[in-house]
Amino acid sequence: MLQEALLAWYEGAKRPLPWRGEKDPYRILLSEVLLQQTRVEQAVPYYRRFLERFPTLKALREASLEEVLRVWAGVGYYRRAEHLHRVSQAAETLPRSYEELKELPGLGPYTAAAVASMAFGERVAAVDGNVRRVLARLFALESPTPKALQALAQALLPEEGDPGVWNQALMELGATVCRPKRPLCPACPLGAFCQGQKAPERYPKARARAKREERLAALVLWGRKGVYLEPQKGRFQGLYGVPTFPEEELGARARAFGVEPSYVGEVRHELTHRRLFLRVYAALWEGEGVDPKAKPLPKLTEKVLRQAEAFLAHAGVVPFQDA
DNA sequence: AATGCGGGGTC
DNA sequence: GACCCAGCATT
Repeated sequence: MLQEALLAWYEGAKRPLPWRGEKDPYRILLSEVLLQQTRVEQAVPYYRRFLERFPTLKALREASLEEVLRVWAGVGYYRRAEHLHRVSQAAETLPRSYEELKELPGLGPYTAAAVASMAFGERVAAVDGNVRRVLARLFALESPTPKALQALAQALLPEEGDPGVWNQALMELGATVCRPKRPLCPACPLGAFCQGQKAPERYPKARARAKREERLAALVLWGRKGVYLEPQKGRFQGLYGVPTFPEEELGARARAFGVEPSYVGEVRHELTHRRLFLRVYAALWEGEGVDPKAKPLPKLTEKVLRQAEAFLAHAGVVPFQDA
């Protein structure tokens, strides 16, 4: 039986993770949101830090969004933090059913199913990228639709036993054995059932994606107590950063701040669908500014600030941190 | 169905 | 470089 083979394998092969066997719905929710498009190894330290600072839904509710983002800073997809914060403020406790969970901000079909099955024992299949790949190979499907995958996964879900454990077992198989590249088919507990084993890398077919270039300028205003930071809109929403804009606007921006900036270098930064290319300018500034360490910053802004700081140090300017 | 949204590991 | 990760919201 396929189900028994997978579960037996899982018991012996599962990686020890901080949220294994967790029953607290809040902690399960946090782990699942952190794991959205994020590798397990990358999520673990943030999971620990987050719980240290916000151990309960109540603690999260009583915090400001900015405090939450300060802990989230660095892991990416910052709307997840905002959604989580909104969830904490929406109700005293989390709803217990898949259908209700799916209505919460930041919870889609996968996360709602994961929480419903792991925290509340609901028999609903959680289909993430791992499960998608496992099922595509198991049934030799090149382009399965989300609907078809959900139906397949639901049909496979055992009628007895812990549905949360089952969902995790399927994902664990995808993460460690049925990997995107070089799957370990000889070690797979489902080998006897798999129709895609002859050419596993054909399933599912990869989707093409474009990566566009974006050229911008960044202006670092170096004040007495820190730098000028503004809340970011759109990209990096909720975090802070130095002003960035198309390079043609540099003159106008500099005039508006009453400074004459120097070019201090360039910064490249890659996002999933964008290649950012920033020319960085810096100037000493009459304003006070704020200490960047006190604000949640995207990695891009950290790079820009390092570039400016290196230039200014070379020019003999004492960084405000040491003032 | 397609696109935007981070950051990082891997080959 | 390209790919992709325990996805979601928006259009």
